[in-house]
Amino acid sequence: MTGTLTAMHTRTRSYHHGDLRAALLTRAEETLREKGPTALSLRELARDLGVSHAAPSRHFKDKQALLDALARVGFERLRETLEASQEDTGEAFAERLEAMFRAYVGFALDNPALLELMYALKHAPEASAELVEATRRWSELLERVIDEGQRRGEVRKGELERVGVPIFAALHGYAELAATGHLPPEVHEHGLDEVIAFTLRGCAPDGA
Amino acid sequence: MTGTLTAMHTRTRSYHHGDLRAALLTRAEETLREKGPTALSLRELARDLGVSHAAPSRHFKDKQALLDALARVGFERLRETLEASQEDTGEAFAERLEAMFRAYVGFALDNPALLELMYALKHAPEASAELVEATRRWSELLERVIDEGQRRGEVRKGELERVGVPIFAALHGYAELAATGHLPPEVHEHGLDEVIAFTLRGCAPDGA
DNA sequence: ATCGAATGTAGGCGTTGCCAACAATGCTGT
DNA sequence: ACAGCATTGTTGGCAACGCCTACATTCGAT
Repeated sequence: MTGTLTAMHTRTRSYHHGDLRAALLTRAEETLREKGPTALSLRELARDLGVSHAAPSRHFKDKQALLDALARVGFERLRETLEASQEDTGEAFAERLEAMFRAYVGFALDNPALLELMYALKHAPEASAELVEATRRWSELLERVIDEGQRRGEVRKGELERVGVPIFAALHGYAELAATGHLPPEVHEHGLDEVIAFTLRGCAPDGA
Repeated sequence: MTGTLTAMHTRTRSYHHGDLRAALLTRAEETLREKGPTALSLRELARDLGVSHAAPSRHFKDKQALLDALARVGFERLRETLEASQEDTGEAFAERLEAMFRAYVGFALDNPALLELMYALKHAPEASAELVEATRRWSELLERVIDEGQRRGEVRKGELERVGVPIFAALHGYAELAATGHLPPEVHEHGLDEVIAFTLRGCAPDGA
């Protein structure tokens, strides 16, 4: 009986997987991308990775816990993407803002299901706190850009949080609408350009 | 046996329910609001309404079909809300826009789970088309306001769709962020005011 | 009044999430 | 080196779920 079992997977995989937790997250993201969050099943995940159906529970107490962790990964990747967007750009506010907008929307279009999961509302309470913190971590990047823009006199004065919220809203709103397919196709061409120009007007200093 | 069954629900409910479809949608919305979309179960819905577990299948071929229908209901209600918001308001663009923004955000805060469902991406393909159509139906209201604003010279010129997209984005983005709890608490007080002012600046005519 | 369509019921199938009991492995202190 | 313990994985079971098929009741058109 043990013989047939070991024969089943000729893989050089011992009793312990090595890094099942990471493997679960990776595979979960693939499934999420391909078949949506409803289709995501812990047991299927386990089958795909060649472990037993209860193995995932050693790393995520819950299905929701795995989704929460997945959302965290998403925010971390988003932050990296946004950070990278600022590296090869000029110093002008308009340039920095545009780079960040394009990066955010690019991320949304590349990972629509993940984005939906990140901003879903049914996370576990304690994971929710972590996710708000994750949001704060990436929005700091945007706030840094705004703050610098204010210092350069290219952005109207005002508390960082209050100036930032409308920008945040326009950015996230367009990304979400584009990613979920709620924009008519003819918009995709220049829609983002319009949003960027609109945003720049919205936060330009008074006398400009 | 039949005796105990009839005794179980003393309700004056004959073999046929009357309007099970509507009852399912109503109850589903309650459950959605209270326990989230994952917790929504066709069988539990049937139990709540005192019908057999397979009865819902006569009205919705699928669980997804019910969710799709629920999203449609949501869009219809949103449209009514927005339409009503324009009735007791002045003619100035700023006034009309503000009324619509407050109505949309109010709807989002009152029905966060429903809003999430409405803009979710895993709808059935043919329901998806219907939902895009539903989106178009309510966004026409916004476009009407914009068009009137343009005629009054209070909104910059430009194709309706292109001027509308950034406004749509800012509006939906703020509503979603507020509804999903992704805004720091101190923002809720005046955040929407800021977004409205920002939006008005963003679509003001050039020479203003 | 009859017959077909619409609506609801009863039961079964495979899958799922979760739990408890058990097994193999890795680690740590002596 | 190795005993003991925590970690990680396995097996089996349970209740609930979505969906399917077959059957029952009711409604409505003719």
